[in-house]
Amino acid sequence: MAQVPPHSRIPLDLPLDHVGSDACSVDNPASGMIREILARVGDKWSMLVIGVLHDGPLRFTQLHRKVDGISQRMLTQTLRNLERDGLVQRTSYPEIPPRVEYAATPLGTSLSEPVIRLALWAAEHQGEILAAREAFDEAE
Amino acid sequence: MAQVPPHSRIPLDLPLDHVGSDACSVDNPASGMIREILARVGDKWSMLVIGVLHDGPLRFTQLHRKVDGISQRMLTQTLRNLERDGLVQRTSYPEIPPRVEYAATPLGTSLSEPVIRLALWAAEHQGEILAAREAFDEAE
DNA sequence: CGGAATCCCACCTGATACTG
DNA sequence: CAGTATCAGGTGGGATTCCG
Repeated sequence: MAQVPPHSRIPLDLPLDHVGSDACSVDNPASGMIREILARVGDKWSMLVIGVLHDGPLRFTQLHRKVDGISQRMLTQTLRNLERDGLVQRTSYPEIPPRVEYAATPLGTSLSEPVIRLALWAAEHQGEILAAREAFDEAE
Repeated sequence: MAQVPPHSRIPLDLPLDHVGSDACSVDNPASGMIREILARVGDKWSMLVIGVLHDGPLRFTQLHRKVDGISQRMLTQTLRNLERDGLVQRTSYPEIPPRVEYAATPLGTSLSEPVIRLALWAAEHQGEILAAREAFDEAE
């Protein structure tokens, strides 16, 4: 299931030094950027919303159902942040009853790919993580 | 980068179902797992630690200096979590004065790659995000 | 239907002090 | 050096209620 998607054109010889060394070290101001992005993307819900919106626009209530466990408050807040960052576009139709659609922007869609990488990594290594966790918990 | 039409209903050859909740079972093991991974990866310090450890093992105080702004408490806690998940290996040398080394495991190193993709995405689109943010803030 | 406003608390986090 | 212990403040996020 971990096959590389056909339209993925990310070179696999990615330089891994970009986080740890001079190109982008933690002493470097660039790390602030990383931290900020991870904060945005890594919050409890943003990535899941981006994920479900990749398939197409959804209404508020549809999103509420699709993203399991999210509260109304958090969904609203998350959508606001994503909209603010240009990752999601909100379109309101002045009808009765009111209808509001949320769609991923091209920018938001482009974010899906790295997010999916992470998801794949998680899927691939979840067994190892769980095993390590059990071993650790049992050893103490 | 891979251009994807914003609202295309093209079937995803990427297993995006692991991100949302719909394609998973009711209990959503995959979604919960993703969420958990994102929680680990997205917390304030884990990735920075993984990042600096990518270059090689470091001692506690070295880490403390390299990861700017982290408190002793959070460094300890972060390292414990990473160790528990098998991402970091802790080695204690019974010497005087005591010496403890932290090294990224192969699993931890493999995590760097998707994270770096995220960082690269951030670097690439940071300008767009900031512009969108300014436009949004100004419009309200 | 799609929110906004309010209440409230668990937990995250930093600061400080102490220990083997 | 490499932590642990304790306290205190801020905040993330759920539950509930109300509104256009």
